[in-house]
Amino acid sequence: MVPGASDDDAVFKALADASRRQLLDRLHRQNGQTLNELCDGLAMTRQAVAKHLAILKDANLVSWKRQGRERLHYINPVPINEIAERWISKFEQPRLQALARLKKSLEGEES
Amino acid sequence: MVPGASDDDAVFKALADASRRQLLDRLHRQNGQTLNELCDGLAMTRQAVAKHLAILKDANLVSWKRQGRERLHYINPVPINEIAERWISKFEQPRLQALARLKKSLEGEES
DNA sequence: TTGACACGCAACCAAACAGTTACCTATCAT
DNA sequence: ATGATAGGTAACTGTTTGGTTGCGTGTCAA
Repeated sequence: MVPGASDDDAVFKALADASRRQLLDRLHRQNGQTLNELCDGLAMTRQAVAKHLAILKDANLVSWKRQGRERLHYINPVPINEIAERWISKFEQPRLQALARLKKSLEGEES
Repeated sequence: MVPGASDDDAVFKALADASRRQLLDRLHRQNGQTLNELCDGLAMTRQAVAKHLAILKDANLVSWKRQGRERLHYINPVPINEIAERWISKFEQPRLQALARLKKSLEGEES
C-alpha cells in the first residue's frame, strides 16, 4: 500500500464522531500536542480520549511518538484529502462551478 | 435555516456507513430510483434499506416523493458540499496547492 | 529513592446501531 | 373484486460504540 494510504471506511467511521473531529481540529490548530494537552477542557476521561486517538490512528489520521513519559500527537491530513478527491468530489457540482468561476475570473484578470 | 442546510454531525454519521454511501452512489449514477430498485442486488432486506434511506433523509442527503404505490428517491449533494467547504477544506493543503497550480497555469495561459 | 506525573491496559456498562422477522396498508392491473 | 406489487410499522436481537472505573507501568525531579 502507498504510504499515507487509507481505508475509506475507517476514515469515514473515524470522522463520524464529533469528539474525534474536535481532536483533529485541535491538532490542526496546534500539532504535536501531548495526550494530556489534548484532554484539556474536554468533558471526558483521559482514557476515553486515548481511545478516540487510537481510532484516529487506525484510520491513519493521527500518529504519535513517545518522548520520555509523554506522547506527542501529529495530524495526517492525507486520508481526508483522499476521501475528498476520490469520493466527495463527484457529488460536488457546486465546487466544480466554483472552479469554473475561478477559471473565468482568472482569465479576465491581467497580472 | 437556509434551505438545504444541514447538521454536520448527522451528515458525518450518515456517511459513516458503507451501505449508505453505496446508496448515495447508486442515486448519483441514476437519480429518482424507487425503493425496490435501490434494494436490487443488495444483501439486505428492503426494510433495512428503508432504514438507511431514512437516516440519509434525516441528514438531508436524500429526499423522496410518493408516486402511486412507489417512492422515488432523489439525492441532495448540498450537505456533502457544505462539509467539504466548511470542514474538510481546511485540512487540505494539497487541494489548496492544486488550486494555486491551477491559478499559475491559467495565468500563464493566453486565450 | 521516593513521590508525582504521564500514560497503558482491561473489565465493565448503557445506549446506539444494523439488521432481522412478522405483519399491515395502499395501489395497480386484470 | 382480487391478487400481486410497493411500501409502512414495529418488535426483537446481536454487535458495536463511547464512555467509565480501577489499577499497573515507566519516567522525571527533588
